[in-house]
Amino acid sequence: MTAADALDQQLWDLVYAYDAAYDRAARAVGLSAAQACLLDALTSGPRAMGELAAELLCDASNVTQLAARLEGRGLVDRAADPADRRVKRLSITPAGRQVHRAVRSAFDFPATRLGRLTGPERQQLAGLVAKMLAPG
Amino acid sequence: MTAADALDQQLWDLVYAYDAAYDRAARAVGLSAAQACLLDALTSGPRAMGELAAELLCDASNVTQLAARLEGRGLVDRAADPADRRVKRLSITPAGRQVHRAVRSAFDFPATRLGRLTGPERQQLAGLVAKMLAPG
DNA sequence: TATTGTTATACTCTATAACTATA
DNA sequence: TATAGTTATAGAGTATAACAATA
Repeated sequence: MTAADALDQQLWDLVYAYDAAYDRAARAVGLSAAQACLLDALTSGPRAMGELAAELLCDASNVTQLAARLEGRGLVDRAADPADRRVKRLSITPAGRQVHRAVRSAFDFPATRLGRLTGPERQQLAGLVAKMLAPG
Repeated sequence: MTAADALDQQLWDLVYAYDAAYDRAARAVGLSAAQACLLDALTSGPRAMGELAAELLCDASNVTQLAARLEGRGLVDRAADPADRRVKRLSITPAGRQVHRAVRSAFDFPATRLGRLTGPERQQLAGLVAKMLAPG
């Protein structure tokens, strides 16, 4: 196994652990991971359905259904945009914020994994990740 | 936003990009991500259904169905263990190996993202990830 | 009696195509 | 006519419970 292969495998393991932890956190609160993601996308403000589909990399019809389930539980709110009545803006309700905080709280990856790194190590990691994700 | 929050967000973005890239790679070859994962788990050798369920963090009945779809396409093979006939060992077929290689090939995250790092930077990253994932 | 895997069933995720309402 | 979103539908992922075969 070459060094490059070893790093590939490490990254796979890291992502695997991250995804598993997020899924557990969402389920602990009674949400699916997809529902938790949608809720998370709304914490920074209301979004049109189409914006959400682009952000979540899925079809608009999927957002409709995810939103319907969350709305049925009182976690999100749907409202027509006064400027363009075709547009529906989804927003998170106070109950939704509370559930979202519960997911964040149950998500233990940052504490149990990132928490092992020292301050300077985190600085290093931030630099490396920024380089990998930089646009272009 | 604190520095810790910023790193949390960066890691989220990294995992998001990784997952999206893997999903695209699997679909480009006509597989779902879950099917590609199962195939990947078999590349190091045959596995009992129960072992696979543990490895994939899902129920055994789920493995049964994933395996049935892959078997229907000739990508995996099911055989009863001679020593304990309750156990079914799943193995990858030559066609399955070929498809698995195609997924690996289409998975561009290592090339486009990890590929931006220099040799010493990869060494650094490997050390940091190892520290995060170390057992215990 | 305990264990391995499958089947039956139900719910969620997801996409495509057809549709409604608005622009 | 074009766009935003919904509805109908279908396939895939997933889990629970009941079951069959084997130990």
